[in-house]
Parts: sequence; structure tokens; C-alpha cells
Amino acid sequence: MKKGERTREHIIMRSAAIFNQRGYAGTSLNDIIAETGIKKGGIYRHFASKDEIALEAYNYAASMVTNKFSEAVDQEQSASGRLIAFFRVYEDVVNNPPFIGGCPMQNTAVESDDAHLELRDRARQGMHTALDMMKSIIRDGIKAGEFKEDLDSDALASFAFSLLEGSILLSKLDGDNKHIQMNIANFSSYLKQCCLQTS
Amino acid sequence: MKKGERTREHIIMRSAAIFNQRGYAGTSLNDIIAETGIKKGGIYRHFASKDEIALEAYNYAASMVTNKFSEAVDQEQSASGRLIAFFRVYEDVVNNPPFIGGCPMQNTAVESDDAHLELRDRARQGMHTALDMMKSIIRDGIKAGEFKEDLDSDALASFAFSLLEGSILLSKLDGDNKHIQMNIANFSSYLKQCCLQTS
DNA sequence: ACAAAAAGAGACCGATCGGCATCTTTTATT
DNA sequence: AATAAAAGATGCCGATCGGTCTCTTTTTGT
Repeated sequence: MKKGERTREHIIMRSAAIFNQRGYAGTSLNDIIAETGIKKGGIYRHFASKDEIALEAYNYAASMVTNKFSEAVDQEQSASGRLIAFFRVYEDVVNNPPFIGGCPMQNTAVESDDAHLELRDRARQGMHTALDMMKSIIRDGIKAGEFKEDLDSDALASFAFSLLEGSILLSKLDGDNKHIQMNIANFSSYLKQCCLQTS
Repeated sequence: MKKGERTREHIIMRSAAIFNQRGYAGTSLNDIIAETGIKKGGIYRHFASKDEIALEAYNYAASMVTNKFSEAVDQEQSASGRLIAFFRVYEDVVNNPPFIGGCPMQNTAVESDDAHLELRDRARQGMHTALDMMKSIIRDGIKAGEFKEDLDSDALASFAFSLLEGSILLSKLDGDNKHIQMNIANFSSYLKQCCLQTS
């Protein structure tokens, strides 16, 4: 039974795009119908509720971004380069974000932190996934002698990820990549001046 | 005619709280009715539409935060202290944010950047208000000899504000102030090591 | 205290919401 | 090619959406 599964994924991919742009409350079934070209009866054959679509859509969007993070990280050798790789994924967030609508974790977190508990938990997972990736990179950098031995990996990961998310927010809102680009440059020099092993 | 004006402001204050927590699309007229205790007929006497309520509510929430920024900044003498003062307004964002629901600019920006144009423009204004405050502080710090002469005030303001907004996001999502608190500490040491005049 | 004006309650509007049941069409199996 | 099963279209459901209208109550100025 192939066709159904293909349709299901088609619905997930298309609705992920609108959910990530308009939010959960801002996206209606009719929006999904318009986007996918599949009528209500066809959609509800594959999903029990709008909630289920939203959850699957979030997983899809988040995995797309996580994959791009991994690809970008893998292209770098140094720990510094790998941390900055996260930023490069979003360096043209205005015109070419890793997923349309921007960072799914950010969008979901902001809309649902006081509302939709299940979505909020997914966003929380996504945040810890990214933080854990960064912490691992930082610890490796310390072991390899690139970073100072007393560097706090938790603090640096939180610092880098906060800066990244804030940069995305400002650049998207301003419609100008200058914020994320300036912050990449400043974060790079921060790493050099404050984190590198000086021996 | 006093009563009407008092009611109008009551509606604005109460609905600002729910809009900032649940978003524009996530807040219905019935939510506003439940929150204010005023029925539909009473509400629509003072506002032409839900849009108008949302716009006024955003202005109110944003002005509350801006005032707290100003108060915090005014208590500090040094440029470094003044920049960090912005962060201290949100240092207990989990339990005691400057406005319930978190940063109105952030919430509005994320929900409406691909949707509600009028709200997005307000958020954009709020962002530039904060950035301009920071830039002014930085330029003053340079003139006073506290900061390096070649410091880029645009870049540092964008860096600080991005870090602040990202810190709010992470701490709110995680339900833990540790992110903003660690980032305050790290930003302080960043200022000392990278921005202070070394003469 | 009284009249005029302002404010608010409540019923109602058409549209749309998420979701379901039924029926037809397409797909897959033999 | 025949047939069973899967997929999808359509129409409908009650609830709720934002918004309007009328009527009653409260406030205000004198």
C-alpha cells in the first residue's frame, strides 16, 4: 500500500511549510487543503486530528534543520569552525533559510510555550538536541587542546545558541541579514579572544 | 466622559496579557471577554475590531518593557553596566518577566513576521527602539573613554540584543533561568575582554 | 432630581472552525 | 480482467469565529 504513505508524507511536507510560517493557531485545515490540493476527507484518512498533523510537521521541519546543521558541522575540522557552522546554516535566513519560515524550534517555542504543551515539549527537545551537539563539539575542542581547559561547555553552548536564535529573530524581523552576519563575525572573534587555548 | 476611557484602558491592559501569552491568532474575542469581564457589546463600543485591540495591546505591553529598560539603565553609571541592565530586566524571565508572557517584541515578531503586517511593523519599531538605546549607550561609552575607539556600535548593539532575545527564548522554553543568567555572566566578561579601552 | 448621553448586555448574523460519515474513485492483488 | 481494499471527494455536523444591532442600564451635566 504505497500511495497512502506517499500522500501522508506529501501532507506533512506541505503543511510543515505553512505551520512554520503561520503557526499552529494561524493555520487552518482549509489552509492545508489549499496547500496540498487534498480535500478534507483525504487528509483525515491519514491523520486523526490537526494536532497530529502539526506534530508530524514539526518533526519533519526540525529534522530538516538538524540535518543541515550536521552537514555544515561535518565540513569543518576545528571546534571553532564547527560552532560557527551552525550560524552559517542561517547566514541568509532572509532569503534562503534552512526551512521556509525560519527556525522551527523558535517558531514553535514562542507560540506554544504558554499554550500547546505537546508542541512545546517537541521544541524543548529540539533545543536540547542543538545544545548537546554544541556541548559535544566544545568538549572535543577542549580535549584536543584547541579550547581552554577551564571553558564551561554548558555556558558556551547556551551562549552560542542564544546568540544564533536571537540573530535569526532580528534578521527576519528587520528583513536584513546584517544582524546574523555581524554576529557571526563578532562570535568568531569572541571565540578567538576568550576561548582559545593560549599556551 | 471618564468611565469609557477607564474601561478602554482596562480592556487594553487585560488583553495585552493574553495576547502576549497566546498570540494574536490564538486569542479570541471570547478570551478577551472572559479576561476583562466585559461583554462583546461593551468591548466593541471602544474598539472597531480585534485588530485595533491587538495593536493597542502591543503598544501597551511594549511601553511597559521599554519603561523597565529605561529604569534599569538609569540606575547604572558605566556604559557596560547600562548594557547589562537590559539583561537584568529579564534575569528572572521564568517567574517574573517585565511583562507577562515574555518579550512582546519577540512574541509579536515571531508570530507575525510572515503574517500580520501591521503588528510586524510595530515589532520592528520596538526592535529599533531597543537597538537605538543600546547604540547611544555604546557611543557614549566610547566618547567617555570606557570603550575602545574603534568599537562598532551597530555591531555590538545587535550582538547584545540578539543575545538577550535568544536568552529569553531558551530560558522560557526550558523553564529555567540558567540560560539568561549564564549569558549575563558571559556577556559581562566579553565586554571586559573585548570592548574596554585598554590604555 | 432630571434629562440627555454614554456605556454595556445580550441576542443574532454569516462565515469558518475542526471533525465525521457516506459515497465514489482509484489502486493493488490475483 | 475481476474484485477487494485503500484512498479520496463531498456534504454535513455542532461549535466558535469576528462583528453588528437593538435595547437596557448607568453615568454625566445641569
